[in-house]
Amino acid sequence: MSENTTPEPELTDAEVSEQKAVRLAKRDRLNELGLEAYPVALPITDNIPAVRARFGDLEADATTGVTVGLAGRIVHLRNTGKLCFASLQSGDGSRIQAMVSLAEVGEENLELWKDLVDLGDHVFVSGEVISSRRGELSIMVREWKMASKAVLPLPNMHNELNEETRVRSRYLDLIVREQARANVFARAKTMASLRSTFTSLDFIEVETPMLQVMHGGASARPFVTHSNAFDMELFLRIAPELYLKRALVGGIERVYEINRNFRNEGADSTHSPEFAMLEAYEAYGDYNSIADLTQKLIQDAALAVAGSHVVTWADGTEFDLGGEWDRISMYHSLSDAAGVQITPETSVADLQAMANKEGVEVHLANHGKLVEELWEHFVKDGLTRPTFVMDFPVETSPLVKEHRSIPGVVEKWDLYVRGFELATGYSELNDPVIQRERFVQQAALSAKGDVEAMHLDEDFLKALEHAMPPAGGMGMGMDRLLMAITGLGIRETILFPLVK
RNA sequence: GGGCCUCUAGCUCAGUUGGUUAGAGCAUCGGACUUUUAAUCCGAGGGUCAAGGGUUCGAUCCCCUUGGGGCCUACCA
Repeated sequence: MSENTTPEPELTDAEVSEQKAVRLAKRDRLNELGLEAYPVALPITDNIPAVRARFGDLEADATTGVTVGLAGRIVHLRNTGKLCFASLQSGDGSRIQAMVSLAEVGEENLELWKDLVDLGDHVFVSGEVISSRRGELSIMVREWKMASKAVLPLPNMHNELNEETRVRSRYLDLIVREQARANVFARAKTMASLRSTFTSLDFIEVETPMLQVMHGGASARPFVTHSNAFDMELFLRIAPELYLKRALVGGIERVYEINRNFRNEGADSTHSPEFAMLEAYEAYGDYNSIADLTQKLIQDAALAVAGSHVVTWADGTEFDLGGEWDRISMYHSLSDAAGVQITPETSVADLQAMANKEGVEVHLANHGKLVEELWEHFVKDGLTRPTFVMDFPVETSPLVKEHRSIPGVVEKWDLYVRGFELATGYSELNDPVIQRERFVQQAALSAKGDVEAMHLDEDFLKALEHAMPPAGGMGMGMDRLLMAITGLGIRETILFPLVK
């Protein structure tokens, strides 16, 4: 530390809460007595879930003759005169009771336990595995050591933390709320399941740049940063798409990436500025084959997390992700719901009139944006089952191949689950000449003030000019996938969401 | 971005139509207790009522500004 650094202001008693001061004093006392407050190693022989699994069905008031040494965080303390009880919790939420009795540990050790051990501490105990008179699986402690002293108190275990504290201090949330731990495991299981499904189908996982010279692959506002080494503006990626397509050109024919995207846009219950995204591309596939793949990925993940295609959401509703999912046409479903025939030939004026009548506002309206907004207005909320909405207008989809038989439409689907867009899939555009035209059209939108329009990416076009195989491609929000399987809000699916 | 609501003890929350000393449960401190399960019983301490400014004899309460959070709304996954 340098001489002219402003010294840390010393905390006076008034600035440390009473509870923290008391615990700091206990920490000091442990060290003074030569009982380390933060020992480097402990003679651990077992863990709580393993002991529970082995002795969980012990009768009340039984002994085993088996001695174990294990550690856990104290989540309840019941000190009586000569026999103290503590509930130790392990990382998976399982608990075991420790009993500290005068007869077993002696007067001095019992007093030290009562004086120095607080709720929230990690402690090590060793002793015989027994069952209390009430039948609680317990360790009759012969020896105990502090494993790590908590100098701040645990929040009380009997009220839920408010949402702000949960998100800001997720570690506390994880300690006191079973569901918070379950969410972490659900996410990990989902990720493992996706990778396992991909591996079984010979897909290769790659990592592509997050810092990009030119952002592309989606319509969104980027975060901008600066490289000192190159003295240039760089963008945090909004999508990996254009790099994964370069991989396709290079012959990596079944490729996927699971990683973070960054979009400088609104944050709410279904949007976070950084979010995990899966993108997958399959050479010689199309939007139908990639829809099959998407359905399988999600159904496998549901099976891994919930043990069934029927998942139960946080609010108790059951939702069936099983079976073959509906595939409906955007134009047909819109026409049916609106009671008017709407086709790729319907004029902007007619669509605009309908939007005005319905009170649907469309920014920088063109045929495609109007159709999509009207579709959301008329059809979206009526979808109760997982549904692929197929065949989008060409204007809003600059990276998609034109439909094989319907003019004015592209081979794109959006997958709707639980009222939100969970994934999107394409028959990928691989004609470099048409791709260049689409970029030029986007550039024109950009010039008109559409901040989300894509930019012309010469380097990507050059890759396409070397011929990308025909391919189906798909993108899916990982946080949303968790939301679809668990029914949680996005801030619950992300372990540490961005907070100000 | 716009609108509405909110911030009180370590945690979760009451409350004050503006008036002496701001409350509860858990937690903490002292005492009792060898089978507790949010242990129980007796006693005690703990607050810049988000921050700053204003109105007032007097503000935690009313007004303004700033900050944090939530809900609705618009845009994006």
